[in-house]
Amino acid sequence: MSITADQLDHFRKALKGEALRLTTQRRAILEDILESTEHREIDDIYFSLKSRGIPVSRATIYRTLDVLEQVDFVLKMDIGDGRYRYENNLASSRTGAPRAHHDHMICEGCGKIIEFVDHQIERRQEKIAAEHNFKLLRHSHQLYGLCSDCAESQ
Amino acid sequence: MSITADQLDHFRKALKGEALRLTTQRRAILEDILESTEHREIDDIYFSLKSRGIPVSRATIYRTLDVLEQVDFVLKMDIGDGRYRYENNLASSRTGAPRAHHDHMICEGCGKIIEFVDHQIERRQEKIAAEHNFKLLRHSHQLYGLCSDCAESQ
DNA sequence: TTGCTATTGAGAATGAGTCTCAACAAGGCA
DNA sequence: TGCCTTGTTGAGACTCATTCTCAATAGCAA
Repeated sequence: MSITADQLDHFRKALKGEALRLTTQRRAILEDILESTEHREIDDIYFSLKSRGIPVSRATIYRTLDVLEQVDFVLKMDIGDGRYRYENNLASSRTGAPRAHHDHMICEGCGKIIEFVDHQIERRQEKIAAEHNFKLLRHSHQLYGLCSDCAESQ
Repeated sequence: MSITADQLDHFRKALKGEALRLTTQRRAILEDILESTEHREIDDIYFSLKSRGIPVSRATIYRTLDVLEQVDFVLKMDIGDGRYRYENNLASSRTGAPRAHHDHMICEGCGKIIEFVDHQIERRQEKIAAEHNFKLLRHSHQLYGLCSDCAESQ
């Protein structure tokens, strides 16, 4: 399974809008991200590309992920262990629309990351911000603990 | 205003429980934390002690804050900018009981940190975790945006 | 195909936090 | 009070993810 023509076209346009070029590396990094549903770190992507025979450096991966984040193709997340994770943010190759917002549960046993959405929490956040005349721009919300597998094997 | 006898005694006992010694540096760092209601970073504490003529190194501040966190005297928080913040976690010098749990709003204009508590969100978190058979141990929840002052001056 | 200029990669730099180890000091005990 | 054991400190080396530098390379428009 590989990147679709729609996705590539979407990317090309996004790049063009900022006078950026579509390079072999940028295309390969996009493919690698889009082909996965994981929350991946730099070295996952680095070794994946290397094993596919694509010449790339970590510097380029960092730079490209910044670009991909800017154009909403990927989400960059900080789970607090000193390394960022990146995830595919395209819900549909057709429209190129970003996925619905979600937050994460992180298993401290096995590292598994589980996504969750809760509209009630989202609404409360907005209410709290409004009560403090705080202009809410974004938020970070993570639940840490043990997933069912890891909790059992304790 | 300085540390109370109660607080010092509480600290001495906590240290003794782990066969740790009460040193000039540890006492000074505790005082510095307890005298402030701020969310402070290492260098705030480092320069504060230096200006009070107390000989201390950053290594000692890191080590002492780890100890203070272990015994629940301080909270260590990660606001995602690469530097930890530390805050006084003692609600009362008398009982030594930790403060009530709270989360934070962070102004990206001036850096101000505003605390908030929301029981509804706390309950929802527990419910979400339970629905996934996830054993919730802790969480991290931050709202980023602009405080009333900064939102105005835009 | 050429030329302009964005991009890449290797490796140096950064910076918060941790580690090492010799010198020092807390505090229990005589 | 002085001694002795052992925990603690400080200077600076180290770690490690990420960013920066700059010369070589490669999009891409004409």
